[in-house]
Amino acid sequence: MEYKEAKDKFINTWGSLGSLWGINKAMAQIQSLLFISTKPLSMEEIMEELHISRGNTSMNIRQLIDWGIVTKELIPGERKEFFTTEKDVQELARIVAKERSRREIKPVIKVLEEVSTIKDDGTEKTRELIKQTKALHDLAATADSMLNKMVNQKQNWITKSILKFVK
Amino acid sequence: MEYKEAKDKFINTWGSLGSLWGINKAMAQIQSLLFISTKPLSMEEIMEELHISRGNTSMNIRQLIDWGIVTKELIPGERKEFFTTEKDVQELARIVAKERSRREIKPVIKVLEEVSTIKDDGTEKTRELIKQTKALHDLAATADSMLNKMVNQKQNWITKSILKFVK
DNA sequence: ATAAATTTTCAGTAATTACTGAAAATTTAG
DNA sequence: CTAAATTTTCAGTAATTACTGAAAATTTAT
Repeated sequence: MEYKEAKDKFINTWGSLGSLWGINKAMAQIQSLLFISTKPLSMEEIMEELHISRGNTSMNIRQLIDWGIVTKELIPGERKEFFTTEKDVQELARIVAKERSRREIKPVIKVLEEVSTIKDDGTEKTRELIKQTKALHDLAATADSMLNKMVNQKQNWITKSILKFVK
Repeated sequence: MEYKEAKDKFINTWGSLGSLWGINKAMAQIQSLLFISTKPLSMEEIMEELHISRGNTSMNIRQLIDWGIVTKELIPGERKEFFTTEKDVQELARIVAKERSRREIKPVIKVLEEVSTIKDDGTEKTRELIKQTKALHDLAATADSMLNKMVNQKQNWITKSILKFVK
């Protein structure tokens, strides 16, 4: 497999995985492109490379900046803006986990909390609702907390002792 | 908050979280409904409760069965089919993690493997592609393996020592 | 076997989400 | 300042995804 093919394959596959980390395709592809680029890229270069419109590029870059994954790079003597992405996978994972937690998981946990603390009127169905949402709440809260803690261990959290620990 | 309101809130919130575990809204809502039901439900009951069509209900139940989250329940003397979902959150988490891994993460890891092992032609861009996809591959592979292992610890993996361990 | 009950399928439609492209806004250079 | 370069916005459109409803298929009872 040659460079070009490998590159396209990477961008497409990683891009399609966007759903897994909760962002859209174009966004994921722009990030992918920057991730394997050896230098900052301009909007022009990005739209050409991915065959997407100027508007689309602009909107998605902004979102990536909101996420804290991409940053503007000022290049002396250049009028255009250039962009780079966080290159360290660990740090990337940290940011993504944190954002998803904040945007999606935390709000759900809050609702589970609310629902699981309604007044027990003694009926079977209310009891079941309380019991099950409480169980989900505990699972979600603990998983969320774990995820954040793991991903915050700046030093190669993943390669070291945890794996050993979970057997 | 009364039972009805709490129930609807739960079904909607949990349903909208479907995207997070990679299934669509109707599917997530059906599962939610079964999850807090005190008895198996028929297709009829599900479609009425959620205001969705017969076809939609049928298709999504099938998918839930494919995922291994919902099972048909035969009720003596009843002609209709009834359905239940796995009620244990731990087990539910195990199934979901395993399925997502199989359907989405594993295939991506495979591509990352392929891309990161192309021949190094010595150019800077090829080197960068190899370096970065290798890093992603390692991250994804390790995270996937961890997730599966954690979730496979049948005994309350989450509430016990891991949290303590990760500080 | 026949027929009623029930489920599945799927073509058509609706709803949602993503994308384009050009006009408007902003920035930069002279 | 003016004008060129660049970016942003957003109404309109395209693409994707989800849903309906009725016909076809299947199951069950007699």
